[in-house]
Amino acid sequence: MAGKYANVIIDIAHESVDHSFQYRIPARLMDELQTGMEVAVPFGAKNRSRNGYVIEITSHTQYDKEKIKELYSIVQKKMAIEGQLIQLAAWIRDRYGSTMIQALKTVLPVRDRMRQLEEKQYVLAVDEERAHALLGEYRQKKYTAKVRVLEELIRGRVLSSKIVREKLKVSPATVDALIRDGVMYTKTNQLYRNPVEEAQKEPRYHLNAAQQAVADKVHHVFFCRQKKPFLLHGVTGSGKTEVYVELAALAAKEGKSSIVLIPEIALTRQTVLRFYRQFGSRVSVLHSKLSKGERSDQFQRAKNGEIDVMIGPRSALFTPFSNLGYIIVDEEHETSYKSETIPRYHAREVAVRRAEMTGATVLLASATPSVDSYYCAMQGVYELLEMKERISKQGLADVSIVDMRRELLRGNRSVFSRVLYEQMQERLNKKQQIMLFINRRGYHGFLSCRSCGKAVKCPNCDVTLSLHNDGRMLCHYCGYEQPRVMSCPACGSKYIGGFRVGTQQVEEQVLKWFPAAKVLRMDMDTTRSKNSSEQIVTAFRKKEADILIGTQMIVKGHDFPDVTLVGILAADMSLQINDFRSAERTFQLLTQAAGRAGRGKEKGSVIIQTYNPEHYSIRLSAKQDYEGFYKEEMKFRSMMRYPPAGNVMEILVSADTESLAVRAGERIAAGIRQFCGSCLSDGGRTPVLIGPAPAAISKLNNKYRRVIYVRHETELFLQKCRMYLERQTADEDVQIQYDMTL
DNA sequence: AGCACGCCGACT
DNA sequence: GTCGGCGTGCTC
Repeated sequence: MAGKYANVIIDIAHESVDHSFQYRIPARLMDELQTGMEVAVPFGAKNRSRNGYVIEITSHTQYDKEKIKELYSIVQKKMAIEGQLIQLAAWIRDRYGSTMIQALKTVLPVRDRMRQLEEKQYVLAVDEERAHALLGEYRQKKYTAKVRVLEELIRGRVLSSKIVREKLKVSPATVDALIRDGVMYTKTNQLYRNPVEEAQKEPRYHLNAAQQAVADKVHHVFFCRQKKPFLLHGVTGSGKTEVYVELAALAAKEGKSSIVLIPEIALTRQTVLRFYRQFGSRVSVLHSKLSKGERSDQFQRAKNGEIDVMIGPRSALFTPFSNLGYIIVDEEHETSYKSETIPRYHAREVAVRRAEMTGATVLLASATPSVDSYYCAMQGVYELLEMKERISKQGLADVSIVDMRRELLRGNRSVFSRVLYEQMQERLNKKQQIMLFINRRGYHGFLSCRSCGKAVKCPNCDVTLSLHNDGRMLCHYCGYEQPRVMSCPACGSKYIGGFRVGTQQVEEQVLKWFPAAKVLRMDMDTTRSKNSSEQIVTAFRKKEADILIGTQMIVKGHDFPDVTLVGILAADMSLQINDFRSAERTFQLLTQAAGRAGRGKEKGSVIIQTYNPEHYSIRLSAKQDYEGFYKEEMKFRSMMRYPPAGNVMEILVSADTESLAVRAGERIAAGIRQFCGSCLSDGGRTPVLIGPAPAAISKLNNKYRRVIYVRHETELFLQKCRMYLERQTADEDVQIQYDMTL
């Protein structure tokens, strides 16, 4: 079983990751050698010894066996940080299905732009007179490359090596010659750019009893090698960020660094400032607006031990800290922690894995934990911690549910219910602020009844049927299909249709009904340019507007003390997505949105408008009853064997023609049945195969797409099944993507 | 990064 | 022809 060949990348710092070299493993090192270790190998014509990292150990090779050399030795048995990250990449490859290269590219920082920063500059080493004399000489001898360099050098005295390489197209050979001739010398200077501006350091914030209790409990196990991840369930406004700051500070005191993961949309200046006040320049932030070079600067600083805390979205998980203390995942239920590109890893799982490998402590935290994490806590895999009180002692807002079906019966066809209209009027009179939240998740392509609130569902799968342009209604889980209905199958009403409410329409309505109100709108259209979302948020906080209208993005992390009314329009929209997590998403969104109200001195109120007032996710979010919701939701998940009660693997097949995709789908389904047949004897637990069926987006970029779902009790089964299929299916005309974490 | 190889102009 | 600068591509 043990492989005979080691794939090695030579010098990660300079080499691009997709080029690895194979070496034969000498018998004496066979048992010792592991993925991630640093090795010395013969390289190049003269077999000069070079160091590299083993990224993979295999038993076969495509390369000419005659030309494969034997590796010299293991340089370091103890894993350097690169080694740890390579091991993590190997785990990601096995867990989620991708090539080692793809996994490595997500784990190792890209270095190309980094180079030019720490790269050499060339400085003119002779006086002007001599330089001109040399220039004449070179011109005469037609040393064209040297002439180009010298001309530039005379003009500016210094020249970056990037310009020499890329603009002047001069090879290293010429550069060496110029240096040898004493015309110029090299200078290397490293510049780091710190993306966080200087802020005033402030004395440590004092934690309240609940916060202190959580911090103590977590930090108590800090030095234990094996420990459970913690799940912190803390209501909105309970002050979780202060706990993170405290923990990171405690870790720093022990010389350990921490990673704080934050969903991109919640990465606001306020959050960063709280860390900045504690850690000053020893904190760093990654965000989407950083260039590749700036990113890798920050990783370099982390590696050099210059920072204690790295804050950022899921990619911050791969910060090369060699002395990791905490990995904190804020808003752990957020969907942005799931990567949408291969490898489709989930940051929550990778965080737990990296912590296991390095002895770090994981803290997952949310006001509305994911059902998956809460399930782990209930099973005793995670340790549950709670903070049930808001810091302000204000108490949670009053939440009322408005049944929009009754509004319709009474002839109110506007987007506002009468209660919401009245309350808005009242707050405007009192000069208090209002937020209107439009739930736009999954507004597309389903039919729902405006009389009874029911959406048209699949009889087999309990998910909403998607409406296609050709008038068919399809289930993307099992392939069930029926023609479009013209009246509601549940109550017979003709008021049935696709539902669309946009922020723009709401803005128009607000201006129509409240012409005096100052309104800000925050959605994809108004936040396209840089910093515009920050500007809108700041303007609203400064009370430059009375009403803020927006989608998901207004509910995350922002703290507006003067908001006393939150209106949630079309609360059930996200219930209708054809996804088994739709109830969970709805509960989370509503609870988070409701949490925005009454964070200042005044008690807040929240109005939820819905066509499904009796649905448990809406009813229980109004009561802010997480445990109640969890119990209801787990009943559904257990019954349907959806995660976390079971495991699902999604296989997406895409090809240029429909018939190609269909055939590939059938081939894979056959492969799965074959695999299942071969291991049915081992436990008796039967896997379930669903599909192949057209994917939710059945044609994308001119590729036809089909999906297959495989369900089984254990993750391991699905992983083995995937590996079996990966070996079976090698077809260049068909792309196959696996998703292990639905 | 460092070496080999092949191309091309200058000079003998 | 030959020499040396110059650019390119490869290293398991």
